[in-house]
Order: sequence, then C-alpha cells, then structure tokens
Amino acid sequence: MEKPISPAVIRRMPRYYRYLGELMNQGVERISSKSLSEKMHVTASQIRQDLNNFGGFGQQGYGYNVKYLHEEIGKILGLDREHAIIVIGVGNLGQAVANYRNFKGLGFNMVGFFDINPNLKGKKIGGVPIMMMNELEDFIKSNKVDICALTLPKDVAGPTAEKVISLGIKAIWNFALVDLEAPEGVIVENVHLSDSLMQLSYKVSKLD
Amino acid sequence: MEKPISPAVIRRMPRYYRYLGELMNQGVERISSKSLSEKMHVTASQIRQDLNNFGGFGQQGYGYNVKYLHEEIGKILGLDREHAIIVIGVGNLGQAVANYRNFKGLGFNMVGFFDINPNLKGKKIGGVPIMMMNELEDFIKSNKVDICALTLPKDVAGPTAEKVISLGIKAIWNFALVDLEAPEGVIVENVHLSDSLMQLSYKVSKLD
DNA sequence: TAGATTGTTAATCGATTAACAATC
DNA sequence: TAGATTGTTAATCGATTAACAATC
Repeated sequence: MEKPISPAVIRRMPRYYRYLGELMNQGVERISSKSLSEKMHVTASQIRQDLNNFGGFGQQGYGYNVKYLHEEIGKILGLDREHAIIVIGVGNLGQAVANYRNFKGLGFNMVGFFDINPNLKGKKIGGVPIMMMNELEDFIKSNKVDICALTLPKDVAGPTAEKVISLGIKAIWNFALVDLEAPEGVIVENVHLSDSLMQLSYKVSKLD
Repeated sequence: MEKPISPAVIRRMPRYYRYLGELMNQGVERISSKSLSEKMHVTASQIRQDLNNFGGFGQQGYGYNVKYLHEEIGKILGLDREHAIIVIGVGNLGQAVANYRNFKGLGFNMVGFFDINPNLKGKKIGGVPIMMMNELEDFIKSNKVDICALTLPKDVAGPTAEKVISLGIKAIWNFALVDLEAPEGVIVENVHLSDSLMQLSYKVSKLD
C-alpha cells in the first residue's frame, strides 16, 4: 500500500475535481497550476504538491490536461466505480439525501430506503422502495450495499450503526449528531450540520 | 480585537460544546482535560491549548466545571443570542434545514422561507410561511435577518447570494455546489455534501 | 531552440504535543 | 499540606510555501 495521504490533502481533492469539471464543461483543454491556483485562491505550489502525492499528472512547459487530470482525480476518489447506497431514516434529511441530484452522475446509486414509520411502507423515492427496518437484514444480505447513510435521531444512530456494521457494511455516512465509534476497517464520515452552523455563528459574532 | 484564532481550533469548538452538553445531561459536574481527552480521542494538551485561546476556564488541581465551560463555549460560538434565519430554496434539502430540530435549542430561529414555485406559496413549515422570491427584498428590509441559508441549484446560488448581500445579509450558509465569493465583511460557510461523500468514497477505496 | 511549467527539494511557517512550574 | 491539574513555555512534528533544476 502507498504511504497514507494527509487528511488536509484528501479534503481538497473533491474541490479540485469540481473545478476541473467546470473547466471541462467550459471546453478548457489545459491549465497550469498557476492559473488554477488563481481561480481557486490557493497557491500553485500547493496544487502541485497535492497532486504529486498521487503521481505526476502534468507536463513541464505545458501544464495539466484538464480532461485527463479530472479523470485521474476521479479515480483517486473512487468515482470510477459504482457505489450502492442505502439510506436509513426517511425524514426530511433522509429524503433530501435520497433525492440529491448530483450523486447519480458521480456513480452513487440509491438502492434502498429504510424507516420505522409504517405509513411510508411501499412508497417509493425515484423508483426505489422504502422498506421497514425489519427488512434491512435480508436486504443487505441479498444485495450489494457499499455505503449506508444514517439520517436518523442521534439516540438510535449508534445501535443502527452497530447493526449495519455487523451485517458487513464498511462505510457509514453519518448525519446524526453523534460521533460514531467505528471498528478497524469501517469508515465513518460525519456531516454535522449544527457544527457547521455554529462555526458560521462564531465567525458572524467576530464581525463587529 | 483579539488575535485571530486558527480555523482548526474553531472547527473543534462545536465538538467540545457537544460533549460538554452530553456530560451536563449526565449530571457530571467537573471534568479534567485528561478524562475529556480520553472520551473525545484527542490529547489533553490540545484541549488545554484550544481553550486557552479564549481564556482560562479551568482551575489547577480541579479541572473544568462542566456547566460553566459549556456556557462559556456557547458564548464563544455566539449561542448566547438569537439568530434569525431565512431559507432560500424549499426543495428537499431546504425543507430538511427548515425542519432541523437541533437548531431551535441553540438559538437559531427560522423566520422565513422563499422559493420560486408558486404551488408552495402560502404554505407553512413549522408555522413559518413560504414566500415567493419577489417578496424577499421587502421581507429582509422589514425584518431582522441574520443568516441566509441557500439550498438551491448551483447556477442560481451565485446571483441569489449577491442579491441578499446587497440587501445587507452578512452570513450565508451555502449548500449549493459552488464556492461563493463573498466580499469583505460577509461570511460564507459551505456545506458541500458531495465533497463529503467523495471523501468517504476515497477512504473506502483505500480499504482493500 | 527558448520559454514555460512541472516535479521535487529546501525553507518557512503553523499546529500539535510534551513538559513543567504555578497554584488550587 | 500533598496531590492533582491547569496554564503556558518549549520541543516536535507536519503542512505550506518558496525556489529551482529538470524537461517538455
């Protein structure tokens, strides 16, 4: 295995991917680290350092081929394959995640939704059925599921996480307001909306 | 004005706040940096350094009073006052933000929702009306609005941000998939869900 | 070829950790 | 008082920036 890449670098990769996608759409064929750095408000040095963690994608005197670099970063981020996602908790946030447009084009496919509310049973979101929690185990065992999004209240997030981990899920996208403890070999990515809002609040209160 | 605090520290503050809130609920009266560090999986040294950016909240030989520290961090994060929020874009994500339970208790109040879909006109979420975009200007001028959440497609996010900024909004909580450029004195906090999902995808693909 | 720009090494800067004197 | 634990200084570590030789 390669040497581990620092979290700071990994955080920046999706942003590079996004900007390169834009450039591609605009028909830009090549770009130098310098002009990309101006667009993104980072240093050219940082861009070159970041990319060289993964390989030499550029060419001296030329810069980077936009399409090629976009594709390579896609591969680095694992976007060159399909990811099957289930969403547990079909409240407002769960529905938002379920419907989020941008995911499909990146290879993330919603394959099942789960809730405890019997009124939701059998309903569909984008053609994908909402199932009850007692169907979860069977579903995971008989379908390939790569990622489990948890959009449910914090007091049930922990037990639910344990359950899906015991069923073999290796990746949890957690929206519940707890830091889930994951065993070795399981990845948890947290999205804490209120943390983000508090950071905003902090910065606002510094303005005066 | 005090010296600026590093972003890394600010990112950690909401997490401290969360853990201290939990401890408070559990009736814990005091805690040392050491035992808090074990719960949070960080170093005790980092906790003390972080806190001392803002002041000395502890006591030698005793540790920190949980309730007091929780309150002080709340003040640092600006949670000691009310924040009026409007949400522009009442799609799935907008509704999720509009309904998010945890906000109210932290002093964040939803005061208005805006969309372009005429079918939504006059409907309410949690007693707060959904208005049309042509009502936005009047609303902002005649009501105190602290934060504007943008939960809309990326191609309209930029112009909408410019508009609310021109109307005096100083804080934007942006969920659209673009990095908004904000003038001096305006804060933009981005929540890029797909960036987060890509980071998860990256980590998953490293597992094998 | 000459000019441009990378890949990479070296220098700087900042953040984290360790250590310990101050003190409750 | 003696023990515990902070606040803070010093040491280490890592990340960012600068510089430049390699090379397209």
